[in-house]
Amino acid sequence: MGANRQADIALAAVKLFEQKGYHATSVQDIADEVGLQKGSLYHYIHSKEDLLLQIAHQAISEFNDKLERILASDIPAREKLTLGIQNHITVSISNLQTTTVLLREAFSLGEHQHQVIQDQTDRYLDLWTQILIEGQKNGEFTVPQPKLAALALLGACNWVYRWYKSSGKLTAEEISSVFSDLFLKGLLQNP
Amino acid sequence: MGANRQADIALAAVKLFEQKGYHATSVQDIADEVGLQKGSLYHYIHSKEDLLLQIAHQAISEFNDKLERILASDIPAREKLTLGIQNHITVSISNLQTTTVLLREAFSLGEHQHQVIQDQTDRYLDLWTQILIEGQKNGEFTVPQPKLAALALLGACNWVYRWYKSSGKLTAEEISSVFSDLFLKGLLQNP
Amino acid sequence: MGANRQADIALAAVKLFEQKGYHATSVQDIADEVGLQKGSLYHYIHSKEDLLLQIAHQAISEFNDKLERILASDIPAREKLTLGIQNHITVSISNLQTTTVLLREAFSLGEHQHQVIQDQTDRYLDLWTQILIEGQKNGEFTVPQPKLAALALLGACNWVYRWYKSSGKLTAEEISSVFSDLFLKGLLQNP
Amino acid sequence: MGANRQADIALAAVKLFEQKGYHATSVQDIADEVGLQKGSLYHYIHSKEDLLLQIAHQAISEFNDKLERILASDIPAREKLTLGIQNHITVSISNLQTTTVLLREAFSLGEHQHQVIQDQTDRYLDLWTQILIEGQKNGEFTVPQPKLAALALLGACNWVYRWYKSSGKLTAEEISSVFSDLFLKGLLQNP
DNA sequence: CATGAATGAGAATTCATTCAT
DNA sequence: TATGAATGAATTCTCATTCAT
Repeated sequence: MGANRQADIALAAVKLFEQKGYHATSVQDIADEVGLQKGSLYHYIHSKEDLLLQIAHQAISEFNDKLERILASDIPAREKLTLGIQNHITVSISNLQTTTVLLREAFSLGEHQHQVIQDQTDRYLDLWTQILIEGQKNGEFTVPQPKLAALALLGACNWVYRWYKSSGKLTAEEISSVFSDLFLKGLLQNP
Repeated sequence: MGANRQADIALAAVKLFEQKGYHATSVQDIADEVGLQKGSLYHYIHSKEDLLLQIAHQAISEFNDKLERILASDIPAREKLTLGIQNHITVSISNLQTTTVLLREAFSLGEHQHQVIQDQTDRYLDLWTQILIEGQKNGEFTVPQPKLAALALLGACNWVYRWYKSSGKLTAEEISSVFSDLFLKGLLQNP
Repeated sequence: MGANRQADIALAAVKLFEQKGYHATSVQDIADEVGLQKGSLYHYIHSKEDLLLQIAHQAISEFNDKLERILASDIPAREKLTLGIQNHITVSISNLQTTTVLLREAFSLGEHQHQVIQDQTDRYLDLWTQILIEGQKNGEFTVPQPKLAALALLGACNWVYRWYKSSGKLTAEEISSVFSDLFLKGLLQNP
Repeated sequence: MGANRQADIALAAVKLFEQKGYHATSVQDIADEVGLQKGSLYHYIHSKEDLLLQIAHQAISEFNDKLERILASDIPAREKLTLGIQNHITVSISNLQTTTVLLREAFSLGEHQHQVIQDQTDRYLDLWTQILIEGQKNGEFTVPQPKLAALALLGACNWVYRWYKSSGKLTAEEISSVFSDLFLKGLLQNP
């Protein structure tokens, strides 16, 4: 494709890892996709596993960076939550393949490499928890167990890659709006 | 261990698939765990993939069966939702390894086999959606997009296997209670 | 060849390692020689390196065992030396391929594995040194630096694999006799 | 380092071949050591194998040249032997890496290239044999099989690279002196 | 039922060498 | 002279599965 081989390889890997899974994708597959010999790939990557690590790292970093900025902004917790959900869904959907690889394939990393991603994932949960605690402290939210609530929220959002089909008609905005309403107001008609 | 080889093998496989992942688990590993030779395993299983399929099938079936009974019962939708969440969390946690294999490893199945599980998974989503629609129809719930809400709920619940540690002090009841409250009443103090 | 595959494989490996060297011999070569598929070899060996280790281990063990018995026997040091040389040359020549692999290829082992062989090699030097010290103590020998003399003797004997051709007419006895005379009496006509 | 790239490369190769062995040393390793890119090396060398050949050739040449001069000199055979040993040990120890590569790695050369070194090695043996024959003829030595004795002597001397540690306290003189005495007078107290 | 030998395809990775720039 | 991208062949090792005994 482009002249930037490093990027081409990452793109090819993301595509194949998402389609077939990390284990079912051979280095040969990636080389074929990018139009190189198997051996030539190793000018650009350390190993197949490292390639996965880079992809996962880049993916989780984007989530973390954006949520950090939202957390730091000077707006009500309620708005941080809405923005945070919107951000998560938007990023998930616009980078659907990368997000899928992050959430589905990172487990295939070796113990040490997996921990690198795990640490960043833990950080993401932590940011969400802080938003909820903030809302609790200033009286916006009622949330007796902020970490558990954050896990519920994160679960709902991280599940999106499993069912979202780009061919469908749902936009990130629609999904975010429904999710925000659900988590803010709950299902009950008259609570 | 027991005399029921078929079951022993499934148990060993569940344990190993959960610990190391399906691809990283060799047939030799399973044979070692169960105290048999590699070749002898094939008196009990068709293939490694079939073993995974059986495990996943059994796992999703339990979820479906129990939720179907809850849906059919003669109680308010609100209670169905609470029971459904409680059931899901309880089953997830008491069969944590099996649930993990279902949710994390089923993707490693071949296309055809994977569809078998996918169909049952779709059914589970459908049951949840019906509960929400029921609550909407009888005025208990306000839920403009029941399927989207069901996906949020399911995501939150299916994420549990990713963070629950049996060593932790949280019981299934505590988690279910927090989740139910969250999905019923939302986070806002004064909606 | 025979029905003992383990032994056949070791024999094939010795033959090829001697002919082409350890690095130039591929696992495929060994499989071909023994009439097996590449993958089938791994029922019998842990790794190519382990195969080399086994061969080297067996080789040095024979040298050590026999020299230990000579050292322990109740005969003059002079005779121990003569017998020791005879033993070394005889073993070297009758197992010429194995001895070659031991002395030429063991360096190709990884650090840890190489140390295993090195330890046994050091032991062999130690045994020779003891023989010389014994002769020194009881007045048979004049040997101011026994360890250095042992190294000279060992060098001379360990060099044999480099020049001995089985097609030649020299017997182990002839060589041993010349070597013994040389080390006992020296070259000088009238010392 | 220096401006003489050709020499720098040879030095780097000697160092690495000695440390890791010829096969375990990659062209990349040599390039790294000398501070060049892999491809750039090929402006200075024909091939990795050729590099080894040059090193081995230079090494054996020094042994041959010096021993030839000793053989040609007008001194008793006994003195030629002493000087020859001293020369060999001194050269071995002061060029320990090069000598190690010559004696341990030359076998990795292809058949044709290896023969080039073999021929020079044979010549070296021949020179030693002539010294012994000379001593035999003029009555200085008693040496019924001069070639066999030369092989013993050569073996003892060529073994030095295997055990000499520069950190040790032994000088080339000490070793040479012990070796000369041993080969001239033998071990026996009263022959 | 159980074994374990055998298969054969396929995996990731290394590496000496070439060559256009 | 120096680079570094590219090659393509080779290498060790793994593994699910089969089958004769």
